[in-house]
Amino acid sequence: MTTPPSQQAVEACVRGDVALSRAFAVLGKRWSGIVLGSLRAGPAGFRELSRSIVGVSDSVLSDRLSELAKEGLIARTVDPGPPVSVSYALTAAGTALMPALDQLSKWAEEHLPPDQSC
Amino acid sequence: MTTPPSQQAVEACVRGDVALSRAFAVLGKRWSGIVLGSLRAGPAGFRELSRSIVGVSDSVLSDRLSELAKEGLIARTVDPGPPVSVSYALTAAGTALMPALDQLSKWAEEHLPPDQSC
DNA sequence: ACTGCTACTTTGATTTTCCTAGTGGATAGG
DNA sequence: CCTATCCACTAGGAAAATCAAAGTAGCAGT
Repeated sequence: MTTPPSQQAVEACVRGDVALSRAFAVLGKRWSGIVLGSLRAGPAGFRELSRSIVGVSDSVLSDRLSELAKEGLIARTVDPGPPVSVSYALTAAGTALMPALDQLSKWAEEHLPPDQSC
Repeated sequence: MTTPPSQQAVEACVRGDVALSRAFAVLGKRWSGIVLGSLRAGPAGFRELSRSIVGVSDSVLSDRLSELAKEGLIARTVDPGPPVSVSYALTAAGTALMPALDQLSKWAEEHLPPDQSC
């Protein structure tokens, strides 16, 4: 094989639902969905996100942010104040995902485990 | 350490949306969403799932199936024919997730990358 | 000068996910 | 009977993702 497509990326054609696979190629990564959800409340800086999303490490947050930006779901804006400040915000595509996230969230409340970590 | 809570499981309290974190504690794992989506078409056996979900390995499929069963999203039914046949189906909680999956799928079609793996 | 802030990147360990191969039972063909 | 194939998994070990902690670099306050 000339160029092994990296089985990670190939989520591929599932019976009945190709689009869903593509959705999960993005949302199936560990923190992506939660990052997007956090951004729903409005734009935020790196440190702010890192603090509000409790269990994530800086390195992974950084990765996710880059990926989501590359996918066009969030936008990275730099304001060189001088006190350089970076802010991340949802793009149109990112915002379009919010209804689905709402539904997910509603489902979790109704059908998910009796869990008391918070 | 007596019982390390396994940082994986602790997705924790995010600003504005705890429920979403719980949803992604399930759906954020690599194949969970797609497995559930495949089951939407109706009950299926292990081999059938393994074939229809293209990139997944038996061992991971087995893991996901067990996890989803433990979470109560799918049910495992064994029919000892003699030709023992196992079938997995969505439970009520699992079925309740379908609308959200539909929305996700619709979103992916409209807003996701120009991708031509299929 | 020194401490603290934001925004990341680097390092090396830990965990998860992956691929390959194998088990045991059953049905099918020769 | 013997081999061959299918089903439903499990086992082993390697590869990738994630983790926590520390480091880099610019700027602000004391």
